[in-house]
Amino acid sequence: MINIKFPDGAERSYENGISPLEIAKSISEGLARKVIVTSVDGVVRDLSTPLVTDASIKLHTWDDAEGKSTFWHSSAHILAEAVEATFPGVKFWVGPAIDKGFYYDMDLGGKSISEEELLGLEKKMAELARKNNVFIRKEISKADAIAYFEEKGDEYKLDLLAGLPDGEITFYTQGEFTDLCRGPHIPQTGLVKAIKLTSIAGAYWKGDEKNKQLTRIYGVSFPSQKELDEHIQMLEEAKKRDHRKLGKELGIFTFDDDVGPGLPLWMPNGTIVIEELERLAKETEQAAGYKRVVTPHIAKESMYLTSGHLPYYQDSMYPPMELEGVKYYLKAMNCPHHHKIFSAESRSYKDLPLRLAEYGTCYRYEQSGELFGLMRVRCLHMNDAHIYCAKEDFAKEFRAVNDMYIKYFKIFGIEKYVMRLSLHDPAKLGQKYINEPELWQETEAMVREVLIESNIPFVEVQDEGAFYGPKIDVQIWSAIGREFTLATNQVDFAQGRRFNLQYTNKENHAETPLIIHRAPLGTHERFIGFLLEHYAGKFPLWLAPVQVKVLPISDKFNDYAESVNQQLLNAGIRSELDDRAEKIGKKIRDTELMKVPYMLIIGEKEQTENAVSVRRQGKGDAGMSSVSEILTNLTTEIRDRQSNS
RNA sequence: GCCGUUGUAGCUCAGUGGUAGAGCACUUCCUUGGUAAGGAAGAGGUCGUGAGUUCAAUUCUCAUCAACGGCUCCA
Repeated sequence: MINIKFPDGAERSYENGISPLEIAKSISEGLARKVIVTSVDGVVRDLSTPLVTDASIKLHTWDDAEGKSTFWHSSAHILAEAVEATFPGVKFWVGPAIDKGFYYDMDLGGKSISEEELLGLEKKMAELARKNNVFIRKEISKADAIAYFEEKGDEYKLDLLAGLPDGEITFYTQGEFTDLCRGPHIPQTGLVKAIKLTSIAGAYWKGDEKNKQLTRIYGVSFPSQKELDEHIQMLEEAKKRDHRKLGKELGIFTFDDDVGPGLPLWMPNGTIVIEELERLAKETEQAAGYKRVVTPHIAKESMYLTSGHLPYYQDSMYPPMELEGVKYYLKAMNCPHHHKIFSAESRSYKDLPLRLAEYGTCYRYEQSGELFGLMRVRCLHMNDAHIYCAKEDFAKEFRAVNDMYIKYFKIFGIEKYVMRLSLHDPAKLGQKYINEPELWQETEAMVREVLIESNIPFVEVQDEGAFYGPKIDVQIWSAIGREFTLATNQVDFAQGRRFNLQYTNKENHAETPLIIHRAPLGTHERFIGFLLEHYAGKFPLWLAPVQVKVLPISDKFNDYAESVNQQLLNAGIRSELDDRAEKIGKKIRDTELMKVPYMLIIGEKEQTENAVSVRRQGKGDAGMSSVSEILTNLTTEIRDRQSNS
């Protein structure tokens, strides 16, 4: 007999060799039907794994992350089975579960799959799932595994095998399909009741653009049709929030073929959001002891050679223009210009920390396929600043920057993000990263310590640092689930020396400052793209392009409405009058669709009482209010940058 | 940049080997209506661009540009 411990602390004894599936059955038939996979002492295993020692187990259903990922991974195997049945001779690479489904990478020998064929595969998968084939696990020697795939002529699996130690190799077979796989899997294919193959794409083998491109099929699957329907519904909701759609509907930005890809034109409504964000940044930075500067959009090649950016960055800079034998580049970053301002005057320790801020315009020649609405563009306005400080002040300054982030995020109600400590990769010193192993370790430790001290949750990621130092990135997700860095806070121990930046310390010696690069509001482009999705287009009052719409019920009240509108304008409120000869219902509808926060409706009653009827966007009638009262309320809400309640 | 898909009016989209249509938006007129669409008339497109096939191309073929879904990359 063995003792099995459950997550709730309960313990039961079972016969030696019992499987977790049988345990599930012993608890209830319902559970046995729902259970997908199990954890044994924290390791995810097949339900058929015999248990031969005392263990803690957790039975995972669809509701657990482990359940979902196993379910999707098994779905990927079913996809492969369908593909192999449809396109004999196909070779497979890997087919993992991902966040929202699964994919399988394959080499179809140059054949491309059409939409109809994708639908055909989906049908075939459903058919295979209905067969309810069991996933059979088999341990196999490396030699036998190699022989199997040599026979099949599958160089991809052979490549995979080359990296695996003998004795840990397993095959999984369901129906006619056998795959090299570590597992675990669902017990049988019949659990998969609903399948949607979502898209088909190219993907480089091993993620390296120098390698051959494989065909990747994405899909998602569910234990019931109802859940698939809900999933599709959710995707449609997400599309409504897409900043590209909202940006067009709300007149925020546009693109034009003659201007160029990745070069957004900010329309009047978008420009208001930009200006409000800049106002917030100016106020915040002024209070935090920053000084504002303005720098040109271009500079000579020599500066980027000095900074060291050119070799790392040239591919993503617009090509240089040459004048009288001198090359000029459009700036892709503001740092070197700011460094030149630092070195324009002799600096003493008394001048430090020196914090130079600029909403800097940068141009980056991103690859055409990388462009994505406002989130990835070629012309960007960065909420940039560089802090030059002595090493002993570093922690304090770095922490102050983090505090500024938190302050901003609170204003915008940003909660769904991940702080990522981005480190270097020692293997890439001298290539992707400045070759200063000790400085890397030292600064990485400093940053980590600041994060821990400030109690900020974060994840550490290798090989994501800037070339001149480690950084903290704030990661967010777009409506359609793509990940972006919203803001960044970087340490730079390299450029100070490259630019020969110096200050005189207390002992009258020259010293090189550490530099902090920071952009808590990222760029206008990405930040506003993010905010559009975050608010679903419903900006809080202080950010809303049009804050108030004055809606007279008929022409008879136009004069009074005009005077109300003028009083709002005089108070600095962005108000507009809708004096069209339309019915009030129509005016309200149009204003609701434009997501204007406040509507002031004016008819006979309001005119007589020198009042307005207030309607909040999305919330309906909020009753009458005197003009002076609504003026005070609006002004306060704007001044305090209140969020939507 | 690579793989795949798409490209018709300001927007959302029908449609066809014989030089184009709807709804919304726009203009004018009628309507003066109390919390999400009042009515009528009108204007608006060389069907992304260039070449080819054809008696004839918006429709078929190729190239190119752009957007979209991914890969790579990134604020």
